[in-house]
Amino acid sequence: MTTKTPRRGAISATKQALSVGDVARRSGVAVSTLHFYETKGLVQSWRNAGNQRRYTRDVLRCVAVIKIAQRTGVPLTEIREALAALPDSRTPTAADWRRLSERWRTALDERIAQLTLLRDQLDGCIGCGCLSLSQCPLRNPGDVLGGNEED
Amino acid sequence: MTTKTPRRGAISATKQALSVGDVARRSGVAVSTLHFYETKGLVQSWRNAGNQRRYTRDVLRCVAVIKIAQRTGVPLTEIREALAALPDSRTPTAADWRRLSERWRTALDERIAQLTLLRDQLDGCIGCGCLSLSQCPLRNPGDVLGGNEED
DNA sequence: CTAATTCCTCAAGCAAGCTTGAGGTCAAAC
DNA sequence: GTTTGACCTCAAGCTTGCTTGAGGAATTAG
Repeated sequence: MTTKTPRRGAISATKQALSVGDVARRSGVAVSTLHFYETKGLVQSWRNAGNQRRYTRDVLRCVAVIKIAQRTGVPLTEIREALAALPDSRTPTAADWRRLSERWRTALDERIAQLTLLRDQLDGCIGCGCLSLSQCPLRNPGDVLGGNEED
Repeated sequence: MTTKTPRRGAISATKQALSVGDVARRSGVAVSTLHFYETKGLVQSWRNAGNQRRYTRDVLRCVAVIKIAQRTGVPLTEIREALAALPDSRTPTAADWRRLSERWRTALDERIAQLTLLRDQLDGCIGCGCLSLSQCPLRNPGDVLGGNEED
């Protein structure tokens, strides 16, 4: 009874095609998100006879990577580009993923450095009153604003 | 000739009311942004006889603080709440600002810690292949997703 | 006084990242 | 074989943080 006709979610033991619901359950994102990612070119699928999406198991890692990248602050368009650099026809290898990792690792390092600098400046500046002076490093991180004249 | 009728931008020498344009120029944000912040309760102004906005110089520090808080990742609603905790009727003191600083400093510390953890895990995990395993720390940072069954 | 700025108030739009809903099909459980 | 649940395709909506534009009033330079 339990092994005759495999239920959804256990199907991968027999065949490795996953339905969108399978992927949603296993990756923790909503079905609508998977549809959305597909329109954005972040994940791929093919269709079965009844026009339903089918995925390889690779998509699970893909989604995991997308979510990790998002946590590092990478926007979807950039994630798409990075994923596009992966081999199209074969399952990505560990080395492929490592390249992505290194790419984002650098961005992450920078972001952490920025925030750390901000934190240190926050301690020194915001409470002391210098925020109102034009020479405060917090005021104008990249000299982006116009001159502060007599302020 | 130069001191008779003060030009915009030099007006603060005589009177300390700033027009929205003055504030925009000095704080580096667009006029529309100041309008927007006002609708969100982030900054305050009064109106002159001709219904034009007038600001005290305090608003400059306010805007500076808003921008800093945004850089730390604090959303406007939270910034609004924090600013609302400042004394309404008097110019905030250094101690007032320091309280804000400490509040966000904590959030910033946490965010930095998160990203640092993520970075370390990224090095260890993404390239090695463990991403597909349910025990990978990157997969499910807070045990938020459902069980990964046999994956 | 006139012309050039600046300012005003809505209303709508934009970008990112999704979600929700309507209306309809497909598949699988009994 | 019928009924439930999973899927499908648009289209529209939502949140955050603003910008842009239209139409009109106030201010300021000369």
